[in-house]
Amino acid sequence: MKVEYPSPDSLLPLPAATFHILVALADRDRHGYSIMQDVAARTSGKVQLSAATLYSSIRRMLEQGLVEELRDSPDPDSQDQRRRYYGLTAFGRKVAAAEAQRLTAMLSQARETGLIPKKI
Amino acid sequence: MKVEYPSPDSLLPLPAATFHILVALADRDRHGYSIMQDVAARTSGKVQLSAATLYSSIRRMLEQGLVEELRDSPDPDSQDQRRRYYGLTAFGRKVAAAEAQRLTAMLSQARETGLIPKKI
DNA sequence: TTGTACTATACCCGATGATGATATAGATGG
DNA sequence: CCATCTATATCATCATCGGGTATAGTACAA
Repeated sequence: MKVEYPSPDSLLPLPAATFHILVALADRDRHGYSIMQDVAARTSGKVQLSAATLYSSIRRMLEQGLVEELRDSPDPDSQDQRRRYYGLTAFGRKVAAAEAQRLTAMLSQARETGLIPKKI
Repeated sequence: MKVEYPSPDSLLPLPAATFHILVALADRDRHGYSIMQDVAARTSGKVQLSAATLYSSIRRMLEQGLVEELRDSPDPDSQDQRRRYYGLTAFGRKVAAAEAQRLTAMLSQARETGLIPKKI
């Protein structure tokens, strides 16, 4: 069944937590708790998603079609029946690219005005 | 009088509107309406700050010490008594630099995972 | 001098997003 | 069998954001 998606731009700017979750799911599918750990690891502990932020973000992202829940566990060894795995959709990747574009433009303007050093 | 400021990091992530306002004030002091126009121009009309967002953001930024209201108009020619001019504080520049650092790190992680193209 | 279009600041209110606290329960290991 | 970690989930509350609206000074020309 063909589903209509809105323009990726209409979802911008993305909430910060949403972008972090997209990055965490980029290289492989993960369950919720693993996303939380991955974001913390990638940011050297600077970003600690609370459970409330994580699961309310995931719910919204499911509704928006940015991520999807996987039917089969990608890790058959795991005995943990509680885990629910999520993966990026093609639309999710498009939106991430659009948000990256927006952030890049914002940073480049900040550099032009001299607000931040040219080299970071 | 010496005023204590919190660590710039404690204000992160900045609301998107706040960062745009910091950029608009980077090269010169501006009054509210001029900030609105500058942000729209810089973003090719993509970001249109509503009056509500603009003035509630400015109020918060004044309280946080990111911007300050200028006593004297930097434009003595202007006959418009309604205009209120704002300028960046040193602390505002520090916070902008910290936010830029955060955004840059987020983008670099997104590139590492292959979520977005290396070259944007 | 009147009107009307534009500039400028300001606030109310509803929608959305972020987060601390809390709840529930399976997994793990001594 | 008990403590601790893992894992998902919701609630209540606060912050952010923007549409709509109000108010009023400015500019300009009919």
